[in-house]
Amino acid sequence: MMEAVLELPQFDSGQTPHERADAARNRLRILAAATELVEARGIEHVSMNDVARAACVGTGTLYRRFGDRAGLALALLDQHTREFQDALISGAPPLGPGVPAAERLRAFGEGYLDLVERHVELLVVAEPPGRIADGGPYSLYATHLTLLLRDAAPHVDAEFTAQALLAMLRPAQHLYSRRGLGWSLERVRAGWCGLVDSLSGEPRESP
Amino acid sequence: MMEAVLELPQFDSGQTPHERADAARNRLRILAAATELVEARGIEHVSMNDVARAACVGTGTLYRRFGDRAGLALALLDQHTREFQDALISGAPPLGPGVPAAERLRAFGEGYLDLVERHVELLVVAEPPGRIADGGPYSLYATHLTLLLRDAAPHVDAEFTAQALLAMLRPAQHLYSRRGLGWSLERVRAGWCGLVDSLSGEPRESP
DNA sequence: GATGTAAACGGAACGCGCTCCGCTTAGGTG
DNA sequence: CACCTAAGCGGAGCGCGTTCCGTTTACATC
Repeated sequence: MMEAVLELPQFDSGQTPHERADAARNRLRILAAATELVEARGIEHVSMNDVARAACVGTGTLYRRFGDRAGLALALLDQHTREFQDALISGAPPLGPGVPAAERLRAFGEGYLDLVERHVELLVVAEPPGRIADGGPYSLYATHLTLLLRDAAPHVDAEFTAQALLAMLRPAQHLYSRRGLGWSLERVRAGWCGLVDSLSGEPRESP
Repeated sequence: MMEAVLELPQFDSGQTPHERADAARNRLRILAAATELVEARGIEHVSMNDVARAACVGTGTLYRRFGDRAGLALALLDQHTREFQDALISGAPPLGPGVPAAERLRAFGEGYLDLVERHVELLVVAEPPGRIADGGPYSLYATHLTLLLRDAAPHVDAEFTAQALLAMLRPAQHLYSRRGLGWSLERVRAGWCGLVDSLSGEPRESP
């Protein structure tokens, strides 16, 4: 039903059945208009009709390109998240490979928290209730954490723990930690690191 | 602490400024109608207008009583959650007090998972994005977990860890674990217990 | 009872996300 | 170039959650 068309903007290097020129033009127009509107007012004050009007496009076109509001938000985030994902897989340590798993776990949390901090509103919209992780980057994060946890914390269910850790970083949850509970970003980061350390069996101080 | 007699409440044992008879009658009608409809079709197929019509009440009345859709869902859940809350505070062990904190943590997870399992859809509706824990029972759970964690896992930030653990039990997250990832309830329960044990420094295979 | 008034009422109306469907057009084919 | 067809288009329209506001009513006071 929601076939998210999130292909590369310009060059069709894959074998997509072909994208018509007008379709490509409209997608770019929509992305440009949406980016501008969101930067100006914040996504919660930008309706789908606003975007369509600003892009000189019918609402039908908007929805055919991006599926729904969440899909559009995801597309707007695409660039930022892709950078982070690349850093995870092939970047420099400690985010990328080359250091102990426990250290990479800490780095993941801190890096991802920065990302969330910058784009909370967009991320909240990109993750509608009941559709967690659909097509989004979450499955990659889950796999990443699972692998790291298998190394760093072999005594727990790595898949489960990966989800549990990710749950704390979910946009809505982070928003609640920061605004609802009034926690500083530093506290959340420290909390993450403490949790990870505790799981990876770091030496505890005894009295 | 002087008791100036400003107005004598008749049978109003609470401190509500007075609830008019028609208001009370309508609230009961709404709750009855909503309960019936939700049992019959599931909340996702019950609109606010449906409830208003079935209760022979204007939509305005519905909203004045319950605020919004989430508030109505919360009210429908009230009975079930209250039982659980009572069990936490003054019930029999291991849910209630009387056993080590680590054991109560495990019991909390298992009990709450049962609750969530029975009422996921309602709980998802009761927790709209960005309004986590507003007026709901979450702050109580958070406090409960915080206190237990201070006992069981003194080496981590108890408040933070409470939130992290709760995040995994959030309705939307649980729905994803169960339906999205296809995990069995048993696996989730075991995962919870494993995590809690790991945090509470249960004996590992080294001194 | 008569009266005043704040609370409660109901449903029309709004804005939103999203769908539907008749029309248009890009781009391959002969 | 003319033709064909499926992909693309746009915007009217739907159903929803929510709000607004003129009307009604419960209840205290006289």
